[in-house]
Amino acid sequence: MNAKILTIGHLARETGTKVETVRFYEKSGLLPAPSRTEGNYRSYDQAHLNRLSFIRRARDLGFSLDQIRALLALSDDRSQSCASVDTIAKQHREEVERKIADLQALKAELDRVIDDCGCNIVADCRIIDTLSPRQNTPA
Amino acid sequence: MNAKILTIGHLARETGTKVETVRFYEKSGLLPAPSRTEGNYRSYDQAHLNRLSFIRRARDLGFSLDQIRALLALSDDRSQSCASVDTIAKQHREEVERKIADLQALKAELDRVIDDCGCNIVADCRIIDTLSPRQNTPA
DNA sequence: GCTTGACCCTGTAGTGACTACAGGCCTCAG
DNA sequence: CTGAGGCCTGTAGTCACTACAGGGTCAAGC
Repeated sequence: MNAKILTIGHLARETGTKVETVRFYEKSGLLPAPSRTEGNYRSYDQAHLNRLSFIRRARDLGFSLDQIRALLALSDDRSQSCASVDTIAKQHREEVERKIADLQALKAELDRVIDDCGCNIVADCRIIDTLSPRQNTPA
Repeated sequence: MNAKILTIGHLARETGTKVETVRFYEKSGLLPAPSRTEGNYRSYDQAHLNRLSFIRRARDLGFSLDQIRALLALSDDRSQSCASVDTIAKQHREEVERKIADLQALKAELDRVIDDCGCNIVADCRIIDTLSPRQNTPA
């Protein structure tokens, strides 16, 4: 039961992907085009399932499709140095760290703004005030 | 010096926006269309600068353009109840909190994956292994 | 055998928030 | 008066999908 054949719908369900997204990955060159049945249906095997799982996990970890393309190329040539993989992952971690810092600053700002706002009408609203410059009478 | 007239380039520079983005905001109905000079140049005033600053700050705080549209409508009618403003801000804070949690989990995962990888070739690479399912021989 | 409904096919267009470009006009310093 | 830089419009590209239109295929039930 290794050569089990999968339709696009099965593949999608097993990997938590939408059918359209699977086709999109194929068109984007991330997933190799599978063979077709007589009725022109895509017919996938275990290797496709593995590769799609890889893509989905990497996406869950926030890698871009370009980064995944690179990771896939590297993982296809298993004799290559691992340094490039490490570089991609570390770059990505830095991005994630930056985003976390930004969002924490943002949350602090929102906390401040929301706590301050004990008002009833917009004229007194700290949230609007915080976002506004000196005064706020546009046009 | 209140009625100082600004070109789109000045407006953009003062708010850290690209010229194209200013025009995009106008097309999207966020920034009112300014009057024009004889040569058909957009001619902005302080009110436009204020409104654009508002938009940019709200964007920096991660509000979507739709949310900003709502905030602007509210801030234009300063007699309205502040509750709607508060609701938008609180909704947004929840989203931010969710994003931070997600990213922290993601970073933990990346930390784990990257620390494990003390290898030399891709065949032994933990990063690739983590992303791969059982085996990884696509097509 | 025929119908029904779920599934599959292709191709195109839409999302959000810009960004980039092509092809041309305006302005102003030198 | 010329050239550079800024402005104009309109369209198309980005990312990672998602949605749809308009059709073909397949398996089950009657």
